[in-house]
Amino acid sequence: MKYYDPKRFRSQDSLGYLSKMAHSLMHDCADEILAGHEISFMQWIAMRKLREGLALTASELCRAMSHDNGALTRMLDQLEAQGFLQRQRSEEDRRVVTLKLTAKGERKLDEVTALVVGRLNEVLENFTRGELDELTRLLKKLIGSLQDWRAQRDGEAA
Amino acid sequence: MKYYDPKRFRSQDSLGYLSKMAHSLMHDCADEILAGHEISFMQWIAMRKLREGLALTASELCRAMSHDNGALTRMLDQLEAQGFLQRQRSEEDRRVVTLKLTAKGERKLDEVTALVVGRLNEVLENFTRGELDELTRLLKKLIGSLQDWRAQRDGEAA
DNA sequence: CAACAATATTTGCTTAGGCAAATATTGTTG
DNA sequence: CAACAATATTTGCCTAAGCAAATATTGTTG
Repeated sequence: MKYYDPKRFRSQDSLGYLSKMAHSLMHDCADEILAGHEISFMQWIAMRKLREGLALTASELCRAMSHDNGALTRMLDQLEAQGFLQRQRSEEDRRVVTLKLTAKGERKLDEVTALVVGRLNEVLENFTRGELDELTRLLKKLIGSLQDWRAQRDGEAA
Repeated sequence: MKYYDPKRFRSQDSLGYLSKMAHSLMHDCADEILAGHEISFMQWIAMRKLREGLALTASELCRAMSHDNGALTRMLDQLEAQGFLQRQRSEEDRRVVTLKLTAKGERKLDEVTALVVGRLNEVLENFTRGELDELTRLLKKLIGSLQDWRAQRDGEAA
């Protein structure tokens, strides 16, 4: 089934363009409220993932965030230097480094989460609960489709 | 009305995280298909905007794409150097530079659009028409809210 | 067990993005 | 009209992201 047609294609309606815009504007919006709070939007997401137990190591974070390996190492370097994070070499598998928020990191995360959540609620003023839930569901579905597509491609390559 | 609560917040469900992921994966997906076709995903969006008449100048493109001024100038430099684009100083207002795709640019755009649209359709295989329309509508609404929020903030500052 | 593939992390290098200042031009206002 | 604010584009500088190679370690297979 074909949704988009090259002849009638309008960038305004394309998910490629729309997801770029949503991300750019969200990022700006978050950065603005985080300015002066020592961590960036990306660092906030990383810290959330650690707090929520969705990632324990750098490579898990990379996968969970679709983020670059090298960029992540350097982001973690910063968080560690700021005292928000501790790295510890795992004993079971000496390749992996286990990540853990420090008490200071936990406090910072709580402080910043309150700000970001407040801002999100502000921006979503005109959304009904149903709309927000549906947008969330459909974005997750889109993300899932893209991940499946990539997994399938990588599977074929190997 | 408050949708998100700092105590119960889960990054998995937050539009900040979800829009970042959707964009990252979309971008990767598009870049992959554009590899070897001389232009990047961002350049493709810029060319589409020009083609569709949604932007005639660099600053219009910046607004239409939420993109950085400096980055855009350099992106246009590339397109011009590749012969896909012409710049022409406007006569009415000598500050502005009018942008126009060359014949070569038009051809390249058609070629590449077909590829990207094909890939989009592939990825959206499991979406119903209704889901796609609703996702599109809600993303536009989100983008609008974020733009309004920013306009309001800038209005207050001035 | 030796050779090799796979995984985790880090580092170096290159490119793109973000921000502020510089330049040029236009509109506005006392 | 002179001074000043606003807009359009470009440039320089810095930080962050992307990519490939390096290192270390583990798992697999002949």
